[in-house]
Amino acid sequence: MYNFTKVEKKWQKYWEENKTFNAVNGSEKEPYYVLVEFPYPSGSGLHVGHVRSYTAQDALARVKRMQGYNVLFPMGWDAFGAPAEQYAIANHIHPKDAVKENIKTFKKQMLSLGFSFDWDREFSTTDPEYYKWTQWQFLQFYKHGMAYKAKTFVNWCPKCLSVLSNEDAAGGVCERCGTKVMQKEKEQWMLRMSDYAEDLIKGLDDTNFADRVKLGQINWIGKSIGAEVVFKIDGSDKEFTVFTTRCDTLFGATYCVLAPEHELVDVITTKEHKEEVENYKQECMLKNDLERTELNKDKTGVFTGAYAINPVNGKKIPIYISDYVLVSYGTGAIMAVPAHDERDYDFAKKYNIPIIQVLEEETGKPVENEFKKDSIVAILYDEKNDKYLTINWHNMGGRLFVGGTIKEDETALDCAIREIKEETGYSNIELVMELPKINHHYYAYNKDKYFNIESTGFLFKLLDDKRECQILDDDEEFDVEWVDEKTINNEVSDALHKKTYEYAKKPGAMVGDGIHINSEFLNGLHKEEAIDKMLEFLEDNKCGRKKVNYKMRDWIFSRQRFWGEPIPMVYCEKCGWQPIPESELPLVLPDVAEYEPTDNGESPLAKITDWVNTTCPKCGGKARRETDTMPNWAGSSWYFLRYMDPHNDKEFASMEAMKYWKRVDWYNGGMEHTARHLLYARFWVQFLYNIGLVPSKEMIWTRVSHGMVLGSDNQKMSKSKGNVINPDDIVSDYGADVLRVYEMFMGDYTQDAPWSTDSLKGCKRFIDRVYRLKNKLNNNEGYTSKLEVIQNKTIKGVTYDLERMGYNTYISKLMILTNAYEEVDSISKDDYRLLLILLNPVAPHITEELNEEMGYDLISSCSWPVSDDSKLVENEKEIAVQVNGKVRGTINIKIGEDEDSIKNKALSCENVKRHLEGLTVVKVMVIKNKIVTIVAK
RNA sequence: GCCUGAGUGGCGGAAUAGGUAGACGCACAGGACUUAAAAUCCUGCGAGAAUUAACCCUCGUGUCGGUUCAAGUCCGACCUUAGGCACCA
Repeated sequence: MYNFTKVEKKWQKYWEENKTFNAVNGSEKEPYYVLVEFPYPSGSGLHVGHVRSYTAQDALARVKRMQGYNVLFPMGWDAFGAPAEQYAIANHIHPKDAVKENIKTFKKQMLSLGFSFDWDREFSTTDPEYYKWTQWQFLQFYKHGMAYKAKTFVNWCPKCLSVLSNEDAAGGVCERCGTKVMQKEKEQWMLRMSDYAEDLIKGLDDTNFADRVKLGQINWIGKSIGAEVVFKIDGSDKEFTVFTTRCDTLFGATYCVLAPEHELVDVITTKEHKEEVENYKQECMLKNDLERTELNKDKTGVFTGAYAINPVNGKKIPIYISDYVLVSYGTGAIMAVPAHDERDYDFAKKYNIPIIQVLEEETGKPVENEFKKDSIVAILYDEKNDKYLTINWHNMGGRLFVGGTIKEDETALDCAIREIKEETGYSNIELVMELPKINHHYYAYNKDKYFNIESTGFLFKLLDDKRECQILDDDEEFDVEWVDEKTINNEVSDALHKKTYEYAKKPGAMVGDGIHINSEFLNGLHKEEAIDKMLEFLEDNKCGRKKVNYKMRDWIFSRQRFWGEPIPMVYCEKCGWQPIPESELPLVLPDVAEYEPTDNGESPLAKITDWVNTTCPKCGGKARRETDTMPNWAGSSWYFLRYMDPHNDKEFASMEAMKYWKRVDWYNGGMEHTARHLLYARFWVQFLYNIGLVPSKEMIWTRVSHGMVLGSDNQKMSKSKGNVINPDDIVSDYGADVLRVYEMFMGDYTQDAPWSTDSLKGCKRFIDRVYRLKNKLNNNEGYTSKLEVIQNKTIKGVTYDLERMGYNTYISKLMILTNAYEEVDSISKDDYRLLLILLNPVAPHITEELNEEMGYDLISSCSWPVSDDSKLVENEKEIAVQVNGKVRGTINIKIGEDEDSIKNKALSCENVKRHLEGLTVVKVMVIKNKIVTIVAK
């Protein structure tokens, strides 16, 4: 066929030498910034997954250039981080050198794939010229009070003497040695990211991120609007505050819980409970976070002996401590409402604490002039046969459980027992449990009245099947039937009975909306109204107020590692923490001989006394440098700004450059980064904006995320599974163009897709077919008229596809165009060139080569075709004819043909006539240019 | 447990606004070319019943219900699966 290796090398060299794809700052053209996450240059080289997202963004960049934009499409390296450090420890190679090697490999691989990066803007986060500005920005955080030191707990492996990330401590054991992970207190640098919680939510309105990306961030920030409520302690002048999102359920609070670490615990615990409380606290301290959260399905806790006073009704309720309440969230204390909170329900059940229902679920639809009454629904279960007792009313109401109205002087339970006996004759039964009350609206056919009932549900167990005579009213005609679960699910349709059954099957808290009961001034209100009213009450009585809480906490910015940006701070005994002068930046990472952390978990930098010991910038006295380094996220939080002005040695980027490029128009990366990385980056930018250093508060416009390339076994690629595909092998066996086309064609770009070498071969065939078309060239000018409709359709379709990341359909449309070219006798050069231009974004080498062979100017400097819509107007169309919803034939119509004529055509269609035999046509509808549908009886 | 996706032939996947489900590709089968193979080209290809054949008919987009003249698409409940988060009061 052709020597793809030679052709690809030729064009790659051409692009490199001519700097074809370099962006120009300040150009007259409209700017367009295409960004793809820069890789971590690992030792294993480029992954076929990288190829997928880089090709996608490359295609976008190439199209935008042809559409006349000044496109910025940069690439660089996110090279600080743990893997390089691990590698250094194992092999005694300086991470700097290992990273340099890896970058070389990565770059070579990227060049071999023909990506149109502007290589003049390349940098690595590990370059001192780059991290100088990362450090400088940290100093701005510090100077604006946004960076502070605080004690936090870290995962600590006592054997490796090392701090572990949550990832490395998964399952509560050290990933490397299997030792149980401990919690160790450590002073760390923090950034006040929680101050930006609200702005980070609001800012999303000024972005075009995919909805699921926005949602992911909103969930991470975890805003909840609630109330703080103050509880006084019985017989003491002490009080504590709880945070709740459900202050409307305050009347249902039957106990309170303090986190074991809560400062009040020691103060309020009574003598009798001291020992128990102390033991429990000790127990909790031993557990790490993971155990306290993950493994704690079964709730534990102890009573302190103290009571709190519920501010709404003055009731005394016990105070417990339990580790299901976290000291770090809210106020570290909660009011517990077991009827309406799952966790509280579990705890109350275990410790036999009363459960008070204050909300009734509402079923049915309320209407005016309803009659009120109280009633029951009783479910009788026969354990032996695993069946439930139902009453089949047939046409008079379908299948129901036993139900009835409570008489005067009768309890709900008595009523249930009586109704079962009267209606079904069973009397030897035992109560299993009473179910939550339900507020139900319905219409009674036999009485022609609307009712609003408060229904109490009961679950009974059948003891033996002894049956007495039923006592029935005259109008009661039904069958008593024992049925299984499946029948109930399919046949019991009444909302009240269905809900009652649900409660019986899954006992637990009712957490949804409903109508308040047992709540004095809230009775009859729904959740939202009740929350407002309760807030009013709390504020009027000075025992609470509205309060917003966020899950998102401050950013822990220290890492006890060597391979990261040194934090530019020194500690002086006299002056405390001091920033180093900006003129001393970059604070260069020194060379060390050993990369292992110290025995007490400090970064290896702590061992370099020459470097650590310094002078205080304020008083000139003895001082020590911070030996922790920054997290990997630091360098990647602003790299997209640096690309706008990568060689600036006066600023991290000039305002002029940033104002020209405005923003990242299109950012692509992995789904796993859409929450954290993007939030850190947005926080960073918002901070810089607030101190006047960047032109806008949000600098990233569209964010999409790509799916993974899985192994052919549908599993993640990994060495151990032996399913890894090396892009180098594919490039040398099939060529970069084929690999690029295949990765775009393999499936929906946002979804994971498995590798298939067979499909890859199919794409090779496609490229070969495109190549062979050159043998069909004729000497005609312009487009072949027979092809014009499909050509314009294709231009329109692929342009649309590329704008919405529909790469797989983009390729398929070009395959269809190629098929059409193959079907005609010969094609013109213009026909051929059109196909080459349209295919160029994904297969740039072969298309550029074939285009050159025909003697045309470079595709990279031509403009993207625009469809001539006038060529798309069809005058005839085949549409379907439906009879009663089923397609029974097709007819040809003229565009704009009048309805009557179309109707006649449809009705005279042979097969349609056959299907209308013996039926009367009720209606014939013509849906313009789409379908004719006939309804007949 | 919660959040977010996804579920369509043997496989990857199409179906822009509810309007002829299965585009495009792979695999497979038959045929042409060839001494032969590869490559290439042609034909077929959701399941089923029936038929010389064509038309045609029934079923069919995870399951069960609903809305509609019409549902892969909208609504409700559920199942399976992938990813994220972990008792967030």
